[in-house]
Amino acid sequence: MLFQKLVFELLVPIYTKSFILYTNEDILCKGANSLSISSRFSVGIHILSLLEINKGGVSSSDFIAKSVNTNPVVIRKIIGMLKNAGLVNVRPGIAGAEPARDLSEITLLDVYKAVNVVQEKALFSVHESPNPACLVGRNIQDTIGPLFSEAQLAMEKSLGNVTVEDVVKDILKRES
Amino acid sequence: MLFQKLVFELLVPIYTKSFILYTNEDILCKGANSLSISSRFSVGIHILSLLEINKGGVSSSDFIAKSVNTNPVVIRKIIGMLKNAGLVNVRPGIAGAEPARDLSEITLLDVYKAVNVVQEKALFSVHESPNPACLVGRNIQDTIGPLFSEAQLAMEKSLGNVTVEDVVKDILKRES
DNA sequence: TTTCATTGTAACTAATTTGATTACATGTAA
DNA sequence: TTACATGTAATCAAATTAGTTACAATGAAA
Ligand code: FES
Ligand code: FES
Repeated sequence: MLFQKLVFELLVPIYTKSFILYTNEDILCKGANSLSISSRFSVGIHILSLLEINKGGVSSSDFIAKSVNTNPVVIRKIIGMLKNAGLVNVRPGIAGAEPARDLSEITLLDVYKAVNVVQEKALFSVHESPNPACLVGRNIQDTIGPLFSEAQLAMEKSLGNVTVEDVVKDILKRES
Repeated sequence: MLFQKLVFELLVPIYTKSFILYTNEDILCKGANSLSISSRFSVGIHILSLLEINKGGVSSSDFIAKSVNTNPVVIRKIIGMLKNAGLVNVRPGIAGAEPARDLSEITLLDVYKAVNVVQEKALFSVHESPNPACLVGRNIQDTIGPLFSEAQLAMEKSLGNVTVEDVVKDILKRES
């Protein structure tokens, strides 16, 4: 254990100096980068749309994975979350999933909440432990919190205005 | 070079097996986790508020860092972004930063854009390379894109309705 | 002009999250 | 029983965040 730790500490510098090589493209990426909400959300919407459009056939995780172009385990995990939220029916051992209710009664907000991409009131993070001896520091969190919540709710309200049925209709419309 | 790579590949398994140990708390964290937008945003708002409230004195990166409770380099990086966006004035070698315009003319959306926490039309990520042989796969991106953009814009519009002056006033109000 | 404080940056790190993958246990039906 | 599907744990590489050290460049004051 101790030997391994010592060897590790000796080797890591070799690793970092030898193999973390930066190309010109890397260097172009200056400054801070930015976030995106997990594609679990878009994949979740996709799965539900596909279940509808493939209603005649059997939508196994393998079948869905080929459409989404990912690994079946990724699909099963997301379907598990959709099931947990009461949006789909699946049973162990039995191939295929189905929507648990009519797609006109499932909004994008339902999917968004099901796949847990953003916690309530936590889309924006606020720096922790500001200085309580500072007038700004001891008030900034309480001041910013409601403003951030409102912005997040505005985004979520927008998602609540669209159903998965709308998505399916738009897909079919684009196809013709 | 080749030798180092070989040694590295031999050592890494030892490292991962020996030192990545999970506790009970780790195991409790099941399912998928979620994202938050970088606290650069809240720190940026804080900095501007502090510049206003400390208008009599000199707001060096050291001074601000003590209020925010972080490292001065973090502050300088964020101030650099605010400067780039034309929101503050700073000069190398000269202590202190100042707002570049009246705080009533700086919205939270200006700060949000300055600190680059979210790219345009990229708050939500959409899974890449879905199967073009699938009816859903070849249309989902075009269908979802505008819906996601609209939700993002709703959030950003909400941020545009609040100025940093509003934030400063609320801080002062809470203090009395 | 020398000295010193401050800003501007590059480089590195530990922690966290994502998406993918392997492996295997569990469940269902032919 | 065999074959196949779902459920789930464990591992991994890549990306991002927030923090840190180190140091160059700038400007003000002694
Ligand atoms: S610590 Fe964030 S406001 Fe001063
Ligand atoms: S819709 Fe995402 S790939 Fe079929």
